[in-house]
Amino acid sequence: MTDVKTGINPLFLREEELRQGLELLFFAYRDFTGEADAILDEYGFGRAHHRVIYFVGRNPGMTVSDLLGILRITKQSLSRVLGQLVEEGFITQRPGTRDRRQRLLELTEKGVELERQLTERQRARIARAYRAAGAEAVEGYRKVLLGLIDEADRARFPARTPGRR
Amino acid sequence: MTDVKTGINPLFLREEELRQGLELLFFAYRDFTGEADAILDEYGFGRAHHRVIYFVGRNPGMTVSDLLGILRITKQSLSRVLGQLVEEGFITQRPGTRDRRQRLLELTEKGVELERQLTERQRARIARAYRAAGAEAVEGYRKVLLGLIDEADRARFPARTPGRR
DNA sequence: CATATAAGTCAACATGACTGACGTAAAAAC
DNA sequence: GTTTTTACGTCAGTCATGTTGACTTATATG
Repeated sequence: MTDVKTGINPLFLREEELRQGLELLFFAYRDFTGEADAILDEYGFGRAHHRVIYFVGRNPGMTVSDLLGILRITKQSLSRVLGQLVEEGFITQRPGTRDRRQRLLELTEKGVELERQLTERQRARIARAYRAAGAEAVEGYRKVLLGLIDEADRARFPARTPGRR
Repeated sequence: MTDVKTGINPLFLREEELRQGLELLFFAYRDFTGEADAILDEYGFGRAHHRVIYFVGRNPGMTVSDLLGILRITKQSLSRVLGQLVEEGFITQRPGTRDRRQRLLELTEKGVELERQLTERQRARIARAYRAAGAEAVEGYRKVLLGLIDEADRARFPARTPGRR
């Protein structure tokens, strides 16, 4: 009952393992987000700006509502950050064609450049970890993180191989 | 060059996969940290308190410096939160025996109870994800996250099975 | 036309981070 | 045994990012 280690552990849900799983997430996120801070500082931006730049770059033409849904913050919070980015020419807004109330968001060239610069090192960090761990481990990483995400948001991540395994 | 999906992908370091790895981490962390907020609110505490409670519970007798090193915040920031927790009887401080300048931190019974309550749901979330993904995936999750963490902090996580896989 | 929705704005406030300066007690170095 | 360093704490001020609540404008939809 006290100690078990037989290769791949059948009792792998013990307290200690869960805590380790928790801490891995904490430390990885801490180090991961710290990666772009130096560059952000140069522009007088913070992590909130980074998140906006990232997701707009990822989903060009997304609406403000979409973005609010992803970030899970209030529109007042977003407005400050988004307003700055628009004003300083990193993001453009244009009215939606189907629904002209919407403001579709897109990165400008300047925005694309900043996004690239910011995410570059984060991507490198992921790439390094992926390479070191191997393809099979990456598959496991995906599965577990997907399971940690609220069901509603899992749809954002397409299944890798349609059918099996 | 445009699309590859042949089971386990040899070109698994492409842009798209890296971005997905990044986003998984973002969403998982977002949903994970949101889990305890309701309980924290009842006590008038925030996430900073949670982190302190968690790590003190995890490392009883740790010093203030240790805690600062883990959280990577300034002592002024920590002081406010830690001060509250001490004052309200969740954490005790006692001078170190070897070095009497140190204040060794420990949870009180009340603190242990709060910690349990706070982390309970997070652990349940991890357990659920682990169970759904399977033992092998958990191993992969560990490997990748460990690779994401700054080398200096990897030592916090003991190797699972001493020798080989 | 009435109502709902997408987006924005103004104001006030809370949390949790930061820098910089200074203080105290104990340990370590010389 | 005096000096210096270390561990911890504190005061004061600032900033980034989140919150609530109330209100506006333009457009879509019943």
